[in-house]
Amino acid sequence: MTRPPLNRLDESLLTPLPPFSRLERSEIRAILDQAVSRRVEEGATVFHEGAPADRFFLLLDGTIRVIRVTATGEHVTALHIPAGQLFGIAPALGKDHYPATAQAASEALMLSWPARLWPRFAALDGFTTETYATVGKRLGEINDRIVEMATLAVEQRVANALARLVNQTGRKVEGGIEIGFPLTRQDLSEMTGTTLHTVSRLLSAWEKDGIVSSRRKHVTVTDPHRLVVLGQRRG
Amino acid sequence: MTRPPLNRLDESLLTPLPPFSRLERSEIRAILDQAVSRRVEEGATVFHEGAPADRFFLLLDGTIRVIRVTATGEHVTALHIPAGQLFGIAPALGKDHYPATAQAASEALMLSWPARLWPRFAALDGFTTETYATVGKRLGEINDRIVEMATLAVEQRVANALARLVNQTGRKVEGGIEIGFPLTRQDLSEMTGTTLHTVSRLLSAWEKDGIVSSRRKHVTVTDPHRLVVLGQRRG
DNA sequence: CAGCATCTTTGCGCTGGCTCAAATCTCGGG
DNA sequence: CCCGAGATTTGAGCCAGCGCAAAGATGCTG
Repeated sequence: MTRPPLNRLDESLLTPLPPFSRLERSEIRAILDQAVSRRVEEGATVFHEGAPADRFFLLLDGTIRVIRVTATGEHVTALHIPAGQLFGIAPALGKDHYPATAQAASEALMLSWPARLWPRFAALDGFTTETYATVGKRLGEINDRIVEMATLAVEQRVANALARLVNQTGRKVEGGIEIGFPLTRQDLSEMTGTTLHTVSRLLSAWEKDGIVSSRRKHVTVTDPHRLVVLGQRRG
Repeated sequence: MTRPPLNRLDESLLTPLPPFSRLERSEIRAILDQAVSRRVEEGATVFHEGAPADRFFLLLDGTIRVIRVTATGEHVTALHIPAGQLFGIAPALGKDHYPATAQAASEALMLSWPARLWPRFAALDGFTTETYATVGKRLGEINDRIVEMATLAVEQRVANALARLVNQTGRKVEGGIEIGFPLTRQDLSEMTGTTLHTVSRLLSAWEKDGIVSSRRKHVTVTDPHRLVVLGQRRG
């Protein structure tokens, strides 16, 4: 990412790692010759959320923290990468931008390669040909939910869950958009990590405000815009 | 899954769907001839968490709810699948068992194919050859965290986060296992969706109980077993 | 080795959301 | 058309954990 390969990277860097251990010396050589090594200090950022995902990384030493920052500035740590693992493999998921920020939790040493070399890597693990735009998208959505659970209050989580269902399965009906399948308070609570009681109270309040209208097992959103606002605002 | 292909599945089932719309009629025919169709009623289970993942599915109509059940019997809805989407694609992730349970949120109609046909599907989306054991594993871990955030109290989440870090980066030191990188209370709070104050109080209490010992930016787990117990128990 | 930035601990009051409990409503089935 | 199971609403009390505030501890820097 910063400078060209050092004099020459030592093959012993990769030899002990699982994916590479079975390879011929010459193959390892070829891979290393394409790699760029980089050392970063504790706290330094390796790549930023939203930046073009032009490289993927292999962590040789140290620990990487993968974080996301919410609209209100809170940090949520999505996962930690221990030495020996790949990270920043957004290219593999059909994404052209990194979905999160990676920073060094300790001083770290890593190799990286341009995204276009990914397919060559993929074969190493002995896996099959697969399509993963779907998977990448789903992974992103799940990640969003972690952030949501970590930073939002119950009311906002329920509002967002409802908004998501409207987008996925909503049908236009008179007076709003109806969720396209039977949905109980209990169901909504299981989607948002709360209780059916709380969901019931929320829906009642929203109904009073003209945002939703519901009958047994059915929810219609009458004011989608205000629902979305509920999901984002603080307070 | 239940019965052999009907008389003959109609090509118009697939024609309107994005991945298939570009295919020749003969190709669609070939795909359909391998498919099994199935109709399930509201509330019925399509496959159970932990069952051998021998098939993958395409939802033609209705909505599927993907849920996980915790050790204490609570249900957490991981995601909803709208009509037109694939689901149960565990085979694609290198998994041989379904990681969650799929049940019909409404009466649903679906097609399914044996797992071994997955590669043929994969090519449709126009994606590249990729390896995804890594991705599949990571997706599973993230999913676990959603369940955790939804069902566990703060103390349990922090205990689990610590246990995870010990497994990933722990080094044996005298008197226990030390997390292998600098870790502040703030860091732990960002991993678990709580505040540094609460984390501090928890660590103090645990230190008093001889479960952990910590100095500035470093945490050593002195009694891993009890830590794990803390992460699972209720109360 | 003194100063300072950062990290950690601790107290206190408040409240969102859970638990427990019970009444009421809705709809499909007989 | 009546009954019962499941769904929904609503009340009351309680407490885990947050927000706010401030003091202490630790380790790096010059």
